This record gives sequence, C-alpha cells and structure tokens, in this order.
Amino acid sequence: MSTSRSEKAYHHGDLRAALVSAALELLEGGGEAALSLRAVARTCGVSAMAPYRHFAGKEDLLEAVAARGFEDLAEALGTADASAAGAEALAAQGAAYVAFACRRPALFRLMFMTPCRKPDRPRAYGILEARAAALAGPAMPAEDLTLAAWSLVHGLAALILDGRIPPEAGGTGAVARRITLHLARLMAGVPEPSA
Amino acid sequence: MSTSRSEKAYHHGDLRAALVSAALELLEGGGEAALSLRAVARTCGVSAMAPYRHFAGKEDLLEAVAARGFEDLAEALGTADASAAGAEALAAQGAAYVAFACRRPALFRLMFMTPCRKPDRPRAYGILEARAAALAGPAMPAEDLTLAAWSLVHGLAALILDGRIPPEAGGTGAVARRITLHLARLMAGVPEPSA
DNA sequence: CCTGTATGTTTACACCGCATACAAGCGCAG
DNA sequence: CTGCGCTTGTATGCGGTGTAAACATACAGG
Repeated sequence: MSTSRSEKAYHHGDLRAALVSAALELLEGGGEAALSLRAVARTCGVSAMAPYRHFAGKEDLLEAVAARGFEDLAEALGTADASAAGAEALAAQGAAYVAFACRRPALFRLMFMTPCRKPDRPRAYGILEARAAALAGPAMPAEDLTLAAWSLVHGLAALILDGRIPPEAGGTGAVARRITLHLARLMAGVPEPSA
Repeated sequence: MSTSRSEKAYHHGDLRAALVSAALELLEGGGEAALSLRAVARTCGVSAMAPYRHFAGKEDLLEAVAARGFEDLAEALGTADASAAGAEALAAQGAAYVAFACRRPALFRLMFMTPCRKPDRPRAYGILEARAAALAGPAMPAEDLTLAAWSLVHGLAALILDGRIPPEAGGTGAVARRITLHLARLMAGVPEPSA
C-alpha cells in the first residue's frame, strides 16, 4: 500500500487535525493556562517546532480551535431550535447557548476572547437571526431583537463562567431558559408602550 | 524631615499603590499582553521580585487591579443612574456600562476574566439591582429583571469588545441605550402576554 | 548604639513562543 | 530503479516570563 502510514512514521499523517484535537483536550481539562504550543506538540508526540509547519503561530492554532468550537455551537443551536416552535424555540436556543458555555467553559472563553480580526459572524449567528426575525413584533425591530437576544444569552453565559451568578441558578440552565423565554414572549406579543 | 522620601530611596514609599497604578497604565495602553509582572516592576523603577513583597503573585496583583476597576464602574453606574428617572435611568446605566467597557476594554476584560474566587458581587451590582427592583413589573420578578438587565449589557459589551458587532453600532453606544431602554420599558409597563 | 523586621535585590530555574539551521522521508522526472 | 527536490519534522538557541531562595539595605525600638 503506497499510502499506508506506519505507526512510527517520520511523517505524522495529518498533524494539523491532531494538533487541533490535542489543543481542545488540553483546553477542556486544565483551562487555558495549560494550553501551550509545546504542550500541544508534546501531546502529539512531536517536536516543539512541528506545529509551525501547519500554523503561523500560536494564535493561528487557537483560531482553528475556536473555529471548531463555533461549528459545535452552531450545531447545538440548530438542534435546539428544531426542538420547539415559536418563542419556545428561541428560549431553547438561549438555554443551549448557555449550556454550551457551561459544558466547555475554556473553549467558550477562547472563542470570544480573541479580538476576532475577521468580522464575519459565526454561522451560529444566522440560526439565531432567523428565529429572532420570525419572532420580531412591533415592539422592536428584528435587528435589535437579534442583537438583544444574543447579548442576553452571551452575557448570562459570561457571568456564569466568571462565577458571578449563584451556582444553583447558573448550573441548571433554568434561568437561561426562563429569561430568554420572557424576552421572546415580550418581543413577540407586545405593542410599544405609551412612550 | 524624617518622613521625606528622597528620589532614589531604597524604600519606595508605597509600592503597593504604585504597582496597581502601573499595572493599570500598562493594561490600558498595550492590552493584557503587555502586562507582565516584570514590566510593572520596571515601570515603578524597582526589581522584578519586589512586587512579591506586596502581592502573593501575579494573580493577586491582577485581583487588586480588577477591584479598582469595579470601583470605577460602580461610580460610573451611580452617576448615570442619577442622571435620569424611571426606565430612562436603567437605560442610562446600561449605556454607561457599555461605555465603560469600550473606554477601558483591557480592564473590563480583566475584571470579568478572572474566575472570581470570591463570589461576592461587585458594588456596582447593588446599584443596578436597586434600579431594576424599582422598575420590576408584573411581567418579570425583580430578581430575573436584574439578572436579565445585567446579562444584556454585559453580553453587549463583551460582543463589542470581541469585534462581533459592527463598529458604527457599538462605538457610539446608541445601541446599548436603545436596547436597554426597550428592555426597561417592556419590563416596567407590560403585563404577561396570553401564554 | 545594636538588633529585629519590613522591604528590595540578586541569582537561579523551568517554562514559554519563536527564529534559524539541519535531517529524514515522500513524489516524481529520467 | 535512481536521483533530485519539496514537504515535513528535528535540534539548537535566543529573549522573555513567573517565581523560589538567599542576600542586602533601611528604618524602628530597646
């Protein structure tokens, strides 16, 4: 087999994917502090400089990891959205968003910590946007609703991750669902008050 | 003068405060990457190990810096709250919160990046809580309203800082005020919709 | 004055990201 | 098959970091 890769080949096979996976593992167990390029290389059984053949630098690797995280997030939001209809669907998305952050805190931090040089929204944004647009009522333009919903769940997730919210509330995700549902209902069914 | 401090005194006078200030300066110009214990010490014209006489380690110093940041934030929220009444006061707080984050992004990140071992809320929380409680209507319990408002502005700030929101919207803070005002009005004046 | 204690300094180590120079394996003309 | 070249991984080294230990200095109270 000309393309077979022996176990101990000098060439790794596909290091790039292995590096991203290793980085993710290190991240999820041990936090961001444990994520050093050298440690990643060590985990893959490879020299410290090897990653530089596949990534421009540490930041580049982290970007790849974050991209993978955004894929996972989009998937989670998609299935959550499909699990219900109307305002409940948006609430489900909100709960899923917070749950994702709680389940993979270090990854979530990484995803939103990078100053994000490329301003393109993650694919997950589209999923939220679609649902929010469908719910937008007279009280608030669709654009503001999308932004408000995103800000709400993102802020909630961030505060939980930073330990700013009592654990019994944050842990279950009940608060996330309740608050998002409140928001969704208010946005959907309510006319602009007097002012 | 027994207490006079010569320019080149061996003892600094009050290093602790100087270190915190220096750390803040380094943080505000140059981002978090520029904040190394050694750089802080250098800025104060002192050896690299000197800070350890006043702080248990880098994390401890950062905690002190964050505490100072929370003081400033509380003050900003307080004056904003006093600048208006009713729902507009909460909107003003929201705008001030986001403005604070935009004005001092690195500090804001630091304040909410530490996993926050001591679960006590910042003093700023009380200011928001009071206003939210005063506004709480039948649509949402006061506790949820407080949490929702905080999450909303915090998430908005975080998303802006991460470059996830178009600059023309985030920069001015208009979005923050608009959205928070929407939230405040909805919470204050609107009965629970049919469901 | 003499001594104890708080405060800074020096030296040292392990780790990090990264630059450069080198070696090992694969693919493809001939 | 042979040999060349390119990709991939290695070895070594530099400047930087956080921090531990041992040392030096200035002030305070007897």
